[in-house]
Amino acid sequence: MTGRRYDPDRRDRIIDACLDLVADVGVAGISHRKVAARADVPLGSMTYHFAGMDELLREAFGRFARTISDGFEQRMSEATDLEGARAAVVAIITQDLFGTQRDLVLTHELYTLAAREPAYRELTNAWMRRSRDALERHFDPVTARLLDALIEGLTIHRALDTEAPLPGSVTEAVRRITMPR
Amino acid sequence: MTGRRYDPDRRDRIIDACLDLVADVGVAGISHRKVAARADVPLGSMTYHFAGMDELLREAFGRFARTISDGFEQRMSEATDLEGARAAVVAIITQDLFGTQRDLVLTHELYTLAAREPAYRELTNAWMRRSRDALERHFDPVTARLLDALIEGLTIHRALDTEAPLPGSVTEAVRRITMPR
DNA sequence: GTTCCATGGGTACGCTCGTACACATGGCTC
DNA sequence: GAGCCATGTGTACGAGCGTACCCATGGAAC
Repeated sequence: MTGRRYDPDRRDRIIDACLDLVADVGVAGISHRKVAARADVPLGSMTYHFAGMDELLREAFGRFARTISDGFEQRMSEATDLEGARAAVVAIITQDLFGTQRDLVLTHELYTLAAREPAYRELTNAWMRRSRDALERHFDPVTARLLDALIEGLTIHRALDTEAPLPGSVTEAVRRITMPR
Repeated sequence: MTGRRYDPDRRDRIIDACLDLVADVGVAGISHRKVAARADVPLGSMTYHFAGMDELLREAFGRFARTISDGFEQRMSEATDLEGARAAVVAIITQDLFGTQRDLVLTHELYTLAAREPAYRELTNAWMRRSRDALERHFDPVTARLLDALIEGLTIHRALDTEAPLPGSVTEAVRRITMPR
């Protein structure tokens, strides 16, 4: 019974450590050794639990995407009327959902992988499908898609833009996109 | 006069090779040796022309961002009236500007770097500023920002979504965002 | 034509990497 | 309680890496 023997959460801790490390140094900067050190497991555990870095990354980003879309779904499901749904979207864009720099960085890392490799695109597709389904509880399909794209774009600009956003512009954007004809 | 001696375009060729390689294998997959091989220069030329991988990447992505925003600016400047400007935006989103998978991949790689490191954020900021300036020749500042974000989001979704886009949805989005009140 | 030096070219060193593999441990089955 | 085997642990190896460094080359300055 020496400390770490029989450690059922080990796989999970490795995945968490991997996400933390990717957030810190990027996919470009990770290695089995660094993840092992951060998760406080021996190097051998890496290849025992995961066939390779790719398998580990896919699981890690799968967990990440699920976490984010869970939050999205919950916020949208709390809205009871059109005005509430609009407010929820504004809140998601301006602060609530991607509250941390970490989440924004991880999102971009995932998109970058998805842009190149179909295996990761499955993750982003599932994420997008869930977002759209949540939006379609309140908006027609075309509006839901456009809102989803708008959220995407405004979130990215909020992350990368150093200039202050024009006040009220997010609310205005949601108003225009969801404006009944 | 042995072949390669005095090769004034060498620096440029290295930068081009770097962009090609990043498009192929990602920032995570590059190395001095691989870039040198693709540019057909000896390994020593890498450290001679660039202080390190970071300097090379910054120059490469600087060139890439400038190329894309040049195209954006030109397309927007060709429009002479509101309808033309709207059509230009639709064209930029649906096919023209990010015509190749290569450009989309490189864009995401740049965003990922920018999300983490301020040096790269300067590049994306300059790019965004130019886009907005071009849009402000035809639209008011708030509309220009929202259009810019919409372009961003729809472009990403076009890149990552495997489901076919709803027909006419891009035109509809631009119409709603630019609709005069 | 001599000198100088920016540029090109090759190589060796020390490091980190992923992976393989041999051995240890201890819960579970019987 | 004996044996099995899933899991944990440590180490060694070969490959690829960035970098430093030395020599070669040949246009420019004078």
